[in-house]
Amino acid sequence: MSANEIPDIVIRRLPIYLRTLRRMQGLGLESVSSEDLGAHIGVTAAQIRRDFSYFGRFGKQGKGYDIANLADGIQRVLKLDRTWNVALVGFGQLGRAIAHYRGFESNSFRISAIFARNREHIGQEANGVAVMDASAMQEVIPEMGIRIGIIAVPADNAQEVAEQLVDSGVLAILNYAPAIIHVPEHVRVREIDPTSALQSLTFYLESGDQPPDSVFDTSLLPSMAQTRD
Amino acid sequence: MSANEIPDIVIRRLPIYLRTLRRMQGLGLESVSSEDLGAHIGVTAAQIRRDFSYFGRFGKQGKGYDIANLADGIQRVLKLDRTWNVALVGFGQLGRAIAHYRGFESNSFRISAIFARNREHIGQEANGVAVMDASAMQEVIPEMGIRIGIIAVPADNAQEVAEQLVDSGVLAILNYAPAIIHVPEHVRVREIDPTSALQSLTFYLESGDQPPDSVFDTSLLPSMAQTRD
DNA sequence: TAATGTGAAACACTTCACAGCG
DNA sequence: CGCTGTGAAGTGTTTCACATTA
Repeated sequence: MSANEIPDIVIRRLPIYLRTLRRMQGLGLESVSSEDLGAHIGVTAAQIRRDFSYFGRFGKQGKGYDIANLADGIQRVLKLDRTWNVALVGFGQLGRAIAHYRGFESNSFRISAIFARNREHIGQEANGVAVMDASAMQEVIPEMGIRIGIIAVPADNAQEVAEQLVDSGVLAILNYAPAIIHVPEHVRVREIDPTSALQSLTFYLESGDQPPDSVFDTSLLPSMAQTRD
Repeated sequence: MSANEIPDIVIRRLPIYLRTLRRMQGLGLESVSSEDLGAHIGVTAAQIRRDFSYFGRFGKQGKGYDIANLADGIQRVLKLDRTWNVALVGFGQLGRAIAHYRGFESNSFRISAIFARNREHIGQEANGVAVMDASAMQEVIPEMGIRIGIIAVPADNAQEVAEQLVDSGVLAILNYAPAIIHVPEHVRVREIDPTSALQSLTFYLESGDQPPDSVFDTSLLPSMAQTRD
C-alpha cells in the first residue's frame, strides 16, 4: 500500500531526520519516540510518524524507534548507502569554496570532476581533482558514471551549463546560480539561494527605526518607486 | 481585504519574481503577462496572479503588469528599498567565502560586522570589515542596529551562536550550519543546507548500474544495515 | 479583446485522535 | 501501558474558470 507516492516535501525532510538520528546514535542513544525526535527537529510527532509510515513500519509500539535501524532505513531509502560522484561546474570564488568544502565527503558525495570555462581556472586543482575544460563534460561525465551536477557559475551562464550537464547524462542538479534553470522533466533541480532567503526574511522585519545607513538604496536599479492606490 | 495573511510560501517566491522582473527590465521590456512571467520562472500563470493579489492590484486587464512598477512594488513589500546591515558569525572556510561573496551588496544587504571565536581569525578582515571577538556581539549588534545574522560555524556551535544573536537583538537568521537551531517565536530562520539538498536528490536516482566507486560506503557510521521485512 | 483578479473546486499536506500492538 | 500507524478531519496551497475591466 505504501507503493510509490511519497511527497517530495517528505523526501526533503528525510536528510534532517537522518542527520539527527546519526547524532543521537553518536551520543550512544538506542531508541527514540516520535515525540522526542520531533522536539529535536522542530516538527510534530504526528508528522514524524506519518513521514516514516510512507516507507515502512520502523517503530515498535510502546517503545519508539530503534535509532540505528531507522537511520539505516532512511539511508537506504535515500540511496545514501554508497558514494555518489558529483561534477562541479564553475571554479570562481563560489566554485572553489564548494570544491574545498569537506562536508560532502562524509555524507555520501565526492566531487570527482570539476569543469570551468575560464582558462585561468583550467588546470588548477582542489582536493586532488584537476579543473578540466567545460567542453570535456560530455566525455568525462558519462565515463565516470556521474549523475549529479553542481552549478556554480554566474547566473547568465547557468542555463547553458544546465543543458551541457543534462546532455552529458546528469539527472540531478544542485544549482547555486541565482537563476531559474529549465531542464527536462526527468531531471531534478534544487536551488541554493542565500540571497533570496535573506530577501524573504526582511518581509517580517520592521523597517521602522534604526536605518542601518543613510543611503536610501534602490540598489543597482535606478528605477523610482511608484504605485497606484 | 489584502490585510495581513500572506502565506510564507508566497513570500519566499517574491525574491524570484523580483529578480526575474529586474532582469526583464534590464532587457528593456516594459510589461509582462502572468503567462509570460510564469513561463520564465516555471510556475503557473494562476499562481503568479494569486501571489500578486495578496499585496495589491498590480496588473492592467488586457495588458499585463508594468515591469518596473511591479518590481518596485515587490521591493517595497519585501522592504528591500533600503540596505540592511548583517552580522556574520564564523570565519572558517565557509564564513570567509560568505564574507567575500559580492552578491549580497547589490541586493540590499551588507555584511557590516563579522564575529569569530577562533583567535586566529579575530583581527583578520574581509571587504574592509574586521573580524571581532564573538563576545563583542551583544554590544556591537544593537549599536549598529543589526537585525539579521548569518551563522557559519560548525554544527555543534550553531545553537549557542543562535542564542547569542537572539540575545543581541537579531530577529532573522540565515543558518548555514547543518543543524536545526531553536529560537523564540519572534525570530525567523532560513536554512542553507546543500548537503541535505543533495541527499534528497539521490532518492530520485536509480542506484542500479555504474557504481561510481568500489567503496561500499556507510560513511562515518560503522553501523550495519538491517531492517525487518 | 486580451489578460487580470478571484470565488469555488481541487488537490496537498498536516494534525487529530484512537484502535491496536509489543 | 506507552507509543506507533493511520483513517478521518482540518488546514493550507494551487488550479480552474470566468466575470470584469482597460
